[in-house]
Amino acid sequence: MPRTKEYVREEVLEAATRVFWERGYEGTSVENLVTATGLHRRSMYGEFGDKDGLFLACIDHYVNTTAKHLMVTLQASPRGLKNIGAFFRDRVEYAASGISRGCLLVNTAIENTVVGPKASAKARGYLQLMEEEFYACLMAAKSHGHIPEHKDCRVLARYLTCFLEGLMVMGKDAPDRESLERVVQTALETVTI
Amino acid sequence: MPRTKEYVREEVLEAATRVFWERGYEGTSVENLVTATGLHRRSMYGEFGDKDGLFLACIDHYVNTTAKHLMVTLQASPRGLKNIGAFFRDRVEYAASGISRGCLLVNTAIENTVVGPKASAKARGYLQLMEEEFYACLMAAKSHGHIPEHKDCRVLARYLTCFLEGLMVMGKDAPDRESLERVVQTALETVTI
DNA sequence: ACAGTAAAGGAATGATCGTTCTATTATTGA
DNA sequence: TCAATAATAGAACGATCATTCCTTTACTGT
Repeated sequence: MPRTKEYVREEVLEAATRVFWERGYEGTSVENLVTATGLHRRSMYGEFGDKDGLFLACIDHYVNTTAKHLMVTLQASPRGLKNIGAFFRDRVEYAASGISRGCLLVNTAIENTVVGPKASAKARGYLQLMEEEFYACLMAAKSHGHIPEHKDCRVLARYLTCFLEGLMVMGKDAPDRESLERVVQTALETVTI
Repeated sequence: MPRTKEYVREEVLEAATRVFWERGYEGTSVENLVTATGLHRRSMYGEFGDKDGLFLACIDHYVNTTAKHLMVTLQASPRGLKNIGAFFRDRVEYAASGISRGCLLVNTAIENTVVGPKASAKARGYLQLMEEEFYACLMAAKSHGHIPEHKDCRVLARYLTCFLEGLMVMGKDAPDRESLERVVQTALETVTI
């Protein structure tokens, strides 16, 4: 009975995510979102409730689309250091591509005092999920003798997460392909020796 | 001839810096700054020009006060890996202290699309300065044989900067002393082996 | 003592913030 | 064909944004 929607939810999310990603939560106005999505203000509120609701949906969208292949990369069988290497190569490629938006999850982590508790917790949760994937790969590698016995995979996983966060900051602020490549190589050596 | 100021510039900067540091540039309103500093709106504009001018002054203030001892730590003679170790121990101590504001320079780097070019460049410049100090310490250590010959100190310096940025993100978002300590230990081992 | 100067005070500027109003349009099951 | 439903449209809401106006107050070189 109702009139059909003229927008596609996924397309709206894609455009909105891009804005939040580039400008941050506080730096993004509803006006920005309306312009970027082409969606009417009212329809936006109807679909997502409010700005915070849209932001939450964008974080999910980001993980399910943009960051999806990263999870897939880490989950590729058989797990091992190769997954982690491919993961970080991808990240360098992105950072050096000149788009320079960093990572939405990391950006949100930094904004955690102003984005509202739900968004903050959501971003943190996804980063933890990524750390779990690191851990799984590290454990697999260790079982194959690719990581020294005395190394703690929990610590290494967190170390990689920490390093990833730094890489996303540096990729946004001062991206330089060669530097990033060598920095990543340095970080990955740590795991194996 | 004029009326004497009732505020102390340094005190105002201290309070304002704290707000920017915690809430970011976009998340901070002039109202917030007026409340935090106790300074009259008009006097604030008289002293700093505008919000952006105050922010620039705050970045300088931050580096000259809060971050000062970090530079001193890295510059302590004789330079070497000990300086770097002390530096990161300090950072872990801060991150685990529960204050959880991260690093103003890193936070600003993430906000680089919305803070205006001057502030962005200023923050980036200070981070580069820190990297130079890392480099100086690494070179000194290498000359004493504490770093393998085949290691490139430029790369290691950038690696430490990258790792520092990650540490500041993680310290703001998910601070846990033991984890951070072990992660730092892992990162520093990389330099020497 | 007084004139000159700038800080403090408080209200108010237009612009933009996130959000919501009413009215209109389009769609579809009955 | 028509009633029910919800999406679109555009204006408008009060609140807050960064900034500035005018007035009053206090200090100091002369």
